[in-house]
Amino acid sequence: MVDRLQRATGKMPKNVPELLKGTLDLLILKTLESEPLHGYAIARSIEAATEQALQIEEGSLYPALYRMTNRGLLRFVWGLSAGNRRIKSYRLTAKGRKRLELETANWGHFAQAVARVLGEHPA
Amino acid sequence: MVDRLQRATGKMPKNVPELLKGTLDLLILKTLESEPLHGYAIARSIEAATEQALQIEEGSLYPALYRMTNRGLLRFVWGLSAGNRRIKSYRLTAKGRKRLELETANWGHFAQAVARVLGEHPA
DNA sequence: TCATATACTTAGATGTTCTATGCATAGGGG
DNA sequence: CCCCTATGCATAGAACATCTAAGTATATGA
Repeated sequence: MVDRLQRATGKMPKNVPELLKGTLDLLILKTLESEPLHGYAIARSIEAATEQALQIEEGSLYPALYRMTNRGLLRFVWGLSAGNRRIKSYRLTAKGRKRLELETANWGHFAQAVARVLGEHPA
Repeated sequence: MVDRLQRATGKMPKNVPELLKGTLDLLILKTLESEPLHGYAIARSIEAATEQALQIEEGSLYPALYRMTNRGLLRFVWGLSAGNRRIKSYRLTAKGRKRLELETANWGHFAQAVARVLGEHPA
């Protein structure tokens, strides 16, 4: 699916699998908005926030963290967890913060569009 | 992204790219709920319903219609459009109708979960 | 000591979507 | 009468995120 979020936002590249792809990224960005966390903690945080409705697979999570780091959305430092283990503590970069805003807006538009098709009152 | 919709529904296979994949499928199923339509018309209908917010690419649409037909969710008959062209008129099968119900529920759960992470009041 | 939870890594497969083309025709404007 | 555009469908190939599955390592509690 795709480019479903068209240029409604004007700035959408031209291709928005960003929606699919974008959702995990969005959840990660949002989770890191208020405080730095390591991968494992991010997954648990999202699962807790959704009361286990969303399950974050490690095989999806870690690659996503690499991608986002490579794209300059995140930065990490090695550290120690409460349990005394080596962790990569991730935080948002300025770029990541802007991306969070953009993707949050995109999600809103997309969800609203789907809602319209589904016949829910258009808000 | 993925299996984001976990087994919240209990019946989710185990893998729910159904979400990404599922969204286009869901939109198509919903569009065909009330009346049979041909591919081109489905795309236009969705675009109209979302005021062009969602763009349905033909390269995504037709393969999706094949997939769904092969899976027994849709059935089609050749016909003629108002413009007098050859069209494949698609309609939902009983299985497609059930799938529509399921995916509509899944979407609701997923959207709500994302909303929770985004900090919108949990409803 | 062993099982489990924590924590991260990565290779390979799967699947949807996109880009780009191609074909074909109806109808309107010039 | 010709051409251009909108209508309709089809499909190959690429791109990409995600999943499955496996591996490494260690802290902690039973």
